[in-house]
Amino acid sequence: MNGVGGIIVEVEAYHHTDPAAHSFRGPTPRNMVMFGPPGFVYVYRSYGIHWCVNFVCEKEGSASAVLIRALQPTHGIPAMRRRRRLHDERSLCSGPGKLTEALGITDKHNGLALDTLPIALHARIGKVEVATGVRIGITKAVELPWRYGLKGSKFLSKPF
DNA sequence: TAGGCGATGGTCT
DNA sequence: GACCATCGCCTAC
Repeated sequence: MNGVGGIIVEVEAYHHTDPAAHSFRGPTPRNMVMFGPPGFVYVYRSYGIHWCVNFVCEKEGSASAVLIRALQPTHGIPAMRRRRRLHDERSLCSGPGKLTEALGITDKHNGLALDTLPIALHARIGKVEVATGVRIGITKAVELPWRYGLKGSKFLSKPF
């Protein structure tokens, strides 16, 4: 992402059969991207203040997506610090609204493909241990254990 | 360290 | 007009 970025350490899954998902009630102008093919970026405004970013998954029409919740910063840390007005590296990207601010993601990135500049997504090298848990900040389907994170990471939005 | 709460505006009913 | 896939600050312990 324009020279800034990191390792994804925390995500949450959403699906059109899931009452907590934006796609649950069918397509609207806002969630349209979720109903398209996988490999695209869905950005929405959260609480009127923050941007949150999802990657559309599975097959076209399943309207499923993965919310990116936390990053371990690796590239462009000074630029991210400037955007976040922060000195603390740990809280730079430790939340969905924080990471979009640090990376400079806004609604203008909505609908972009994951392999189209300024966005690049790479496969992880090597094996990792994944922790699972219930999702954060939702009021529906709260019991589904669809939160996934890098076990023991110091850059999570919350411990598992 | 944990919990309460205000800010703030798009989206949907 | 109500609802939020949040954040950061402020208390209280």
